[in-house]
Amino acid sequence: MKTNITMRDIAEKLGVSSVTVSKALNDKEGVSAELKVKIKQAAEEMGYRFNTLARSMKDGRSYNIGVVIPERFTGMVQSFYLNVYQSLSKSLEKKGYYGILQILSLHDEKALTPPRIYLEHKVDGLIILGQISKEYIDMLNSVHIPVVFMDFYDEHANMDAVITDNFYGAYDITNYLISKGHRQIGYVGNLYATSSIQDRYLGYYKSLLEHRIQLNQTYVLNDRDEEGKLVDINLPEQMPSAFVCNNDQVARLLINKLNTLGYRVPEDVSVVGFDNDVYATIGSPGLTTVAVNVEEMAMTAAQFMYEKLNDPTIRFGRVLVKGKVIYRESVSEVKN
Amino acid sequence: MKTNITMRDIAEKLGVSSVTVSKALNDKEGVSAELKVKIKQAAEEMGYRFNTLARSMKDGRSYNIGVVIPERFTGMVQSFYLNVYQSLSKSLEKKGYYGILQILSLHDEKALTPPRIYLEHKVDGLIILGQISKEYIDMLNSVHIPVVFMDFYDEHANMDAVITDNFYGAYDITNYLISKGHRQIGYVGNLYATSSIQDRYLGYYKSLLEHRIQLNQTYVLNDRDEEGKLVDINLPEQMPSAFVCNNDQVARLLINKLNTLGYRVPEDVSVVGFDNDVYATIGSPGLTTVAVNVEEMAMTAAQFMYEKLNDPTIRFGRVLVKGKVIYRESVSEVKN
DNA sequence: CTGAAAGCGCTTACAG
DNA sequence: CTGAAAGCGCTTACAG
Repeated sequence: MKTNITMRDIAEKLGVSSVTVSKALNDKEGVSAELKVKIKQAAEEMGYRFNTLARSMKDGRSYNIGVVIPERFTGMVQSFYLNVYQSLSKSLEKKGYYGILQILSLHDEKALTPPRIYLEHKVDGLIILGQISKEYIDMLNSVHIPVVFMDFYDEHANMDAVITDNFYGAYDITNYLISKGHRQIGYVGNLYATSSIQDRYLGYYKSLLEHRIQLNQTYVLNDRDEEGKLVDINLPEQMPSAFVCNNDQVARLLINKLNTLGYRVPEDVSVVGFDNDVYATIGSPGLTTVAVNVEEMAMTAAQFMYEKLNDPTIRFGRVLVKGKVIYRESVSEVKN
Repeated sequence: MKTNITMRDIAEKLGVSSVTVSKALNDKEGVSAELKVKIKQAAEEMGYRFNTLARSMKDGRSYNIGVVIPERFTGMVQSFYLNVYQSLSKSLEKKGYYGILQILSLHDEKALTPPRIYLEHKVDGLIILGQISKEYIDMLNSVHIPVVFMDFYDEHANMDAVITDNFYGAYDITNYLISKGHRQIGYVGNLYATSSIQDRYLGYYKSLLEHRIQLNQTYVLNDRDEEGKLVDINLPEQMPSAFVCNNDQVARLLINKLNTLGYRVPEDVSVVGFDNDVYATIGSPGLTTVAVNVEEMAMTAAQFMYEKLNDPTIRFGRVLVKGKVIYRESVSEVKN
């Protein structure tokens, strides 16, 4: 049994040239319809498998995209970036590319060593997941293939990046509460702790503004000190009917606190979170929350890569992808 | 700026042949030490990147291994198989291979369509993660490249598979309890529900036998009906000092039950689980448990693949990889 | 519509 | 130690 059938084998069997076989198999012009059918049939029968490598040699493309994850993010619970990688794989495959995962070791990141897949011409482009050092970004700028960043953006570098939209995520979920009849809505988070807490707060605020609901400062509750250490949440004297929490963990803590004070969630108070992480589903009730839209981000990054492959000069800059609201049991209609 | 430096470019610059450059860069015989150094220096200066594709063309190997995950397993919490894939990537890379992930769609699995990466000669071998249909296995048997299965084994097929060792995992963790002075040790799990509960039970039993500890049937507690639905755990009148639970979720439930009855864990009773999943760390105390040794499994599978690549006739059959015990706070020394 | 020639960037086997 | 020739399996550009 011959294990490697080539176009030439098909050509010889049919008494034509391999050029003709190539044209037929690729549906190119210059073969009669009749011959084309015959060739395709023979290929099928002989168990021909197209050899991507040879095509790659010819046009200098590997049709692989390197997906680089810094080692630091590698041990995490949930391994968020692996999910991103999986989505990327799917999106790239639709465009005829395959994603090759490479973990960037701490050592290589410090030594500013380019990913090996790049050095070996294994890939036509690089997608970097998560934050990496400024120096490494600079090094990547001198790389001869397109680079797209995900889930990370640095103001000072000229880079194409696909990141999640904290502002509109919070905006959407607050709109949802309002659509359920809520008018007294609080926010839980220290506005000076991180920029994402801030952005989420502003999204919440925009939703209130659009609905002409007055922002009540006594409803904005602190959840942590400026070092990020979580602190006990002080509830206001007059309770709102719903809370937007800056993340799921805090939402869970708030629910526990409310329960011990005799409030039921969602019957008495509705609570929503952000992130859709493990805290959203461990415990009762399940949290209505905002999930990072991994598929959308992956599709966007894949699309950018694809366009940059064909036109390396094209720039996209920073692009935000809205999260999507995940509906669970922690919200109910407001009672009037 | 010329973006693609080839061996020929280096050769021309130095006035030698590309054959010599190839030998020098690959540390092969037939170049003087002096010239070799000069060539390597020039390559460095000119920013030469080795073109794997060309080598691949020559020896008919892509140096890629396809890692196939059935779509079914793709939405899971924790995405266990993605972690496996990541470990595989690392292990393969050490051997000069890269892992290309391909999600096998439900449709392709039913239609018995081989993975596209195979049809396109993208990969030299296939590693399949998780259970797939018997028919698909049969189809894979006719594939012309090596196939290794992970985390799944079918008695009726002639396959190489790397799977986790339930028996010895339970054996190890029971030994650990005994080393902490425990002699009265219970097991929680319905022995007739699944084969892994059974295997874990037998590992627990072996540990008792080896230490000449009598198995006390009143210490073997049911946790679910035969459909797998968890039921309330009935504690024995006389309590053992420790419990081996067939998984972390059940261990967590048992701890809750013990707490409501006034027992403290681990001060009064020690409890261990199995799987090291999310239940092991959410809640207090953290569970001492058995983690599937993903790295070891990945290394083993990569090694098998590597050997099969060089000798396609070689067979390994079913190989078990022991889990490793993860030590947390749910076990204490027994008080005497 | 069909095909001979050249080439993608390497490596292998052989000759000098 | 050094290198000319051939070839891996395709595709492109061109000629007939």
